[in-house]
Amino acid sequence: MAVFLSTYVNKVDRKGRVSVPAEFRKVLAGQSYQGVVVHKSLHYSALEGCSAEHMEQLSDSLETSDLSNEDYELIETTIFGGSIQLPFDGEGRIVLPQHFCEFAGITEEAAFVGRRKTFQIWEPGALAAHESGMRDKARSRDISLSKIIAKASAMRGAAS
Amino acid sequence: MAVFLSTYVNKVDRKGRVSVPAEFRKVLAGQSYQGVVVHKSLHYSALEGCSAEHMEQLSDSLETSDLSNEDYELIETTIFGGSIQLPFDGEGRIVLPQHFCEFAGITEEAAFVGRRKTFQIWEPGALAAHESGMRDKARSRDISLSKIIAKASAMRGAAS
DNA sequence: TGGACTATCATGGGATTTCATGGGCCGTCA
DNA sequence: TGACGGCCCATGAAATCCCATGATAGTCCA
Repeated sequence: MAVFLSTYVNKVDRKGRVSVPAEFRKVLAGQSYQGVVVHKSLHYSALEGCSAEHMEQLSDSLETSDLSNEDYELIETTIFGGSIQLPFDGEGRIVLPQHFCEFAGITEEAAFVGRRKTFQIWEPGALAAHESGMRDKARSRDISLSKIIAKASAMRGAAS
Repeated sequence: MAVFLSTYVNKVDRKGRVSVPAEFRKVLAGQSYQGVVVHKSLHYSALEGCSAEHMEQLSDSLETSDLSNEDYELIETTIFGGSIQLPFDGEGRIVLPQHFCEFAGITEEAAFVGRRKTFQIWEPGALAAHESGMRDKARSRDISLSKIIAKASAMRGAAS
């Protein structure tokens, strides 16, 4: 199953190189472009990454969507304009451009967070803060996964 | 359909390996991914486990559900970012990452608790405490399985 | 019914491979 | 010529695989 899962923390060496987790590279294996596409997150002090293929899908989706012209412009500029293709070196590492690192506050270590079709790259401390906040929120709202599944299954059942 | 049932306590060896109970492995048998997906429980000091397939269901459910963007984000970060795929070794064992063990307080032994479609992994002592608490609660609320079954049967009878 | 034989399973240890990480070399382009 | 990026190699640690062992439960036969 080819989705990005789990969180890995890797070191940034003095050349600015970071190993992309092997598990993530396996997800990307077999694709034409051996590397990742990265852009700044719209919501967080973090970077968003995905496969080049996923980026193309997103592009196609945009064209068929009913976004307003303004939103369309916005996404084109911020996401596509701000994206960069980062090829793997022989060992599966990428080099994050400096202004990306600064944006996310990444210096010594980078945390790769799987989010199914995409992943994020965080400064580990910032991620920890973000995560604990998220957990608290989830707890306080009493989110139950099994209920979500049950509900969705019921909807699928009703639809079919 | 096979479901996770009953509780098994297995040892964690010095490499951090634990045998997944054979009965649980039988439930997973025949699936494409030979292993389990584990994440931290939102509510307890325990780990939640399920099949990769179940995780995909959850993933699909998320997309078709009417969650707010925020809730969606929340789940992606806490569950998918916090999940890990643990493949079985040749003997049906998995290796729990240290981070997860600490979260659940697991050191020497791990208790696998079947919960139908999913299961939990507890430190045995914590589980005992948790269970007795639950038992008291159930007693105080006068929950009776036979009544629940009888009631459901009556409803089915009335409907048909 | 009881006892022996067998299959399954949890557990342990050693060997091997993978992976992250670091450093060095050699081009290219300014 | 000097800085930088790209490429290759070295290394230690960690994960993975493979085989051995003991215990338990289950089965079969007398």
